[in-house]
Amino acid sequence: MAEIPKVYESQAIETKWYSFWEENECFTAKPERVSDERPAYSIVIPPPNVTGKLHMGHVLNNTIQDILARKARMDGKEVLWLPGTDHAGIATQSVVERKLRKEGVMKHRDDLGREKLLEHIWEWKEKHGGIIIEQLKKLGASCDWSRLRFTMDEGYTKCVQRVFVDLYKKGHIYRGKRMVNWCPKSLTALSDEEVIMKEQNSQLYYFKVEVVEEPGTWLEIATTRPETIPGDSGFAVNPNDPRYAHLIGKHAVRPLPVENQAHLPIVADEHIDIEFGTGVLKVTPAHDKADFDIGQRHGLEVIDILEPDGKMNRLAGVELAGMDRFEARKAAAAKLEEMGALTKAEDYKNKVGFSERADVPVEPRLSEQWFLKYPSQDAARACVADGAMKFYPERWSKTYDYWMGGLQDWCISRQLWWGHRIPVWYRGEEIHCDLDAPEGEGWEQDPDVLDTWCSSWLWPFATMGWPEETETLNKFYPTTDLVTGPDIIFFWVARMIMAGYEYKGDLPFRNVYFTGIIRDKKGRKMSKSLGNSPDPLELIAQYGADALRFGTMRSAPLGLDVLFDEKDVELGRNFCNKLWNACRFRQMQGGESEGEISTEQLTSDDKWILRRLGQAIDDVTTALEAYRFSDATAALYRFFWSEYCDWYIESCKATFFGDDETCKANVLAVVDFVMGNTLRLFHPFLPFITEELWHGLGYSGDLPVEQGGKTIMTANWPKVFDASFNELYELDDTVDCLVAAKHDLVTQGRNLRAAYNIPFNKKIDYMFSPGGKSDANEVEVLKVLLNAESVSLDSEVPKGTPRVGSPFGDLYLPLEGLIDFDAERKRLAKELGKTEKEIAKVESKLNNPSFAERAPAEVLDEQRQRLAVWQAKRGQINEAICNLSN
RNA sequence: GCGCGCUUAACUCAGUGGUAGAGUGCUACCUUCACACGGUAGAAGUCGUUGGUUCAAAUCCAACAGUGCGCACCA
Repeated sequence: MAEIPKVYESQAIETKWYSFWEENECFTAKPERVSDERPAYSIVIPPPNVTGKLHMGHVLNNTIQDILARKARMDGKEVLWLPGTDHAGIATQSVVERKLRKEGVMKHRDDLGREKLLEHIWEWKEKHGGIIIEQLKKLGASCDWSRLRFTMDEGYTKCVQRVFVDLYKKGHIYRGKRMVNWCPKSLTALSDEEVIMKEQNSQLYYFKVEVVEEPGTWLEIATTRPETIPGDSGFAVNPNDPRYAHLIGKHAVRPLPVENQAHLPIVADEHIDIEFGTGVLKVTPAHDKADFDIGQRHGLEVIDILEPDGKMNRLAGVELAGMDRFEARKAAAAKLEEMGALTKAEDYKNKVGFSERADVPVEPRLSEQWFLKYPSQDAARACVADGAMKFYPERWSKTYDYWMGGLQDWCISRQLWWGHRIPVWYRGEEIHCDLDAPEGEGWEQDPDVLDTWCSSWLWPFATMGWPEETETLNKFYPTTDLVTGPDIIFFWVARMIMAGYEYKGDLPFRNVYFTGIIRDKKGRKMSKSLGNSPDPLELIAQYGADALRFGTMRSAPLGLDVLFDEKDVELGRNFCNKLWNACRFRQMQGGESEGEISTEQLTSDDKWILRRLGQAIDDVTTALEAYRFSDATAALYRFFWSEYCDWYIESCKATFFGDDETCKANVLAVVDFVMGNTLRLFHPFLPFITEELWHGLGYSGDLPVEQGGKTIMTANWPKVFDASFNELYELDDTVDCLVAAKHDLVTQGRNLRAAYNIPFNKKIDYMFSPGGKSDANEVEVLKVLLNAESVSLDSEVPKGTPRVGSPFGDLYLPLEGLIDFDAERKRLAKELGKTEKEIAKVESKLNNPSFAERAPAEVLDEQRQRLAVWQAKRGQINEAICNLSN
């Protein structure tokens, strides 16, 4: 391997290895390889919108999936990570329509017509649809690209139609005239889930109407929508409201439109809240869901006063007709005031439903649409409740259950062109629902398309070749994990579960991991308008994909939103650089290590780092099994930086800078063993740099292909050390204690140096008196760790020499007759204070009789030991103080 | 209104009953032969508030406060 440069340069390395992986088909899933020994692992990507560009949410989501997939490969599983994109009905059609309007190609979609517009959208899709896929590759995503799917692929479209026809024939799909959420901007119906309730600062208008049968008696009514008065067809009060009981059955005069002041019935309905406003409701069946229901109950007329685009029609009266609904609201209020009917108007906060995509208030509107009564509800609800499917974090299962318990029929038709056309044909009164157009003349296909989610809910099996019984389906369905955001738990997750049961008779995935939502560091949602959404590709270019992945994972704990800060990516970059340089250091110590690790040659530090490695393997493996990615990165960070680099490499220098070649070779063997394992532990998180180093350090060289000989991707995931391994290398907790004591002593020794303001680069002499047996190597290690000129063992220690101690031994800092007695006294006094405090704490506990009586023996023991340790320390400090004064 | 979260160092978060932790940031010192994208040391916390259970509470329970999200809504 060529000499490794000082700073890790990510770009060239990332490109190189990604092509290598693709060329060698490292991501390709082969169902025929699945066996008892080689179980299947599968995951389907939440298909990003085909219009999409990579954002931080994708980074979070796909990094997690990639980690899971890469880890599964290293576990020896046959992995399918199935990628694809979503046609995203409204979103895509509006993007392309906007572009066409901007280019002057059309003003309105009708200018082009269905066929031409679809041609434009397809053209646009072919041109831009691959962008996000290329971006995912930059991130390192190990999807099986040979299986890339699109929700409007020919085969996929067939699946969607087949399901429609099937559900229609089973009676789950029906057509009806219902109140739906209508988007006046997109000019289409929406599902309830596509409506976002937003709080608005509105006005509550109070106006009065005269009772026909009792002239001079007036009813006062509160409304936020005076413009809908022309659409009123009744007034409603609560039957138990004594104020109005005598008026029920009578009539009142509708004030607008002025040319048509109809007499409307006053009806009694339980729905009316006596407390709200005046207790009288104006009933507008055409423009409010609740009012529609009231109207139905009392046989009230439905008067539609709005055009589809939200403008008032002629039924609204001459004065309002043609106005936009918001303009009309003001005009209607002004008219009421002019008539003297407006009694007051007050500021009022209410919640209004907005169209998710177009971000305008939706209109409840009576219209003929297709609806779906969800199939397989019970099985879908039960599988989460009984634990067959697991949600991470678990609490989302409650949200899911709640929603599943109150399912409303799903409005699935959309008045759009981009999407799956509804497979229904009409001829007069005849209706034909099937995959193909019926024979004969005069049939017209339903003009509407299906809600986008009508195709995505089939994703887990439609992407695998359903309805054919493909090898892929047999081996990879149900999928193992799904990784997605909790914001689409109803839109997508719940519906996939129902579809899975209905069409595969089984759940679509076993585990669902819900990511947090990515926010900026101030906790705000990322959005284009705030400009707080960084471009992941720029971050990759600047810091590297591994850095972005690591930084994101490190700050994304399970169950919490992610506060993204570019600092995290910088930290990831620094971490990669540290890893790079640790390997560079290894390389500088000479060629490949030969032979096995020799037990006799192992130093305490060697054993210690092996113990720590064992712990790290355990920690990372456990964290990944529990989908705790931030814990896994934290464990890796701690092990590699704080333990391996800060302590082990430093202590190795005692050997590397010495001249015992046998020792050196053995330490190199340990280093290679540890690094080989470390790189593998890192690989799912940092795929690029680990692959480069795996080859650079020659670890791939002597391994069979299936164990990492060709790529670290197929190297075995490190196993937690078993008993025979621990026995062979004499790994047990005595070594932990010994080295912990050593490190403690070193830290105290460095502290002494700092306390006496001796710069770290100045080599000084320490004296050491071992606490137990100690060999030359240990002393040499102390010397390196303390950056000492010498560590002498047998010198006479002058009186008052600053001293620190741990079970490893005592360490003195001789100051060549220049002992600053005052400074040392001060330092010792401070130490003594701390110690006294601890002793007091433990003593008070132990002196409490109920504690002594009731606490378990091991807790008592522990406390007694603590006391003893602190008391010993106090003794030493006191002795030192004594020495100073003599 | 109902439900679900969160509240621990300046910041972001770990911490399921027994010694308050990490990373970042901060302060001081250091270009020492892997790394200044680095090293060493240090300072820094009434664990939201109040009560309760317990020998012992950041941890369990209750109430409250603040904050975020979801669902349902009163026009």
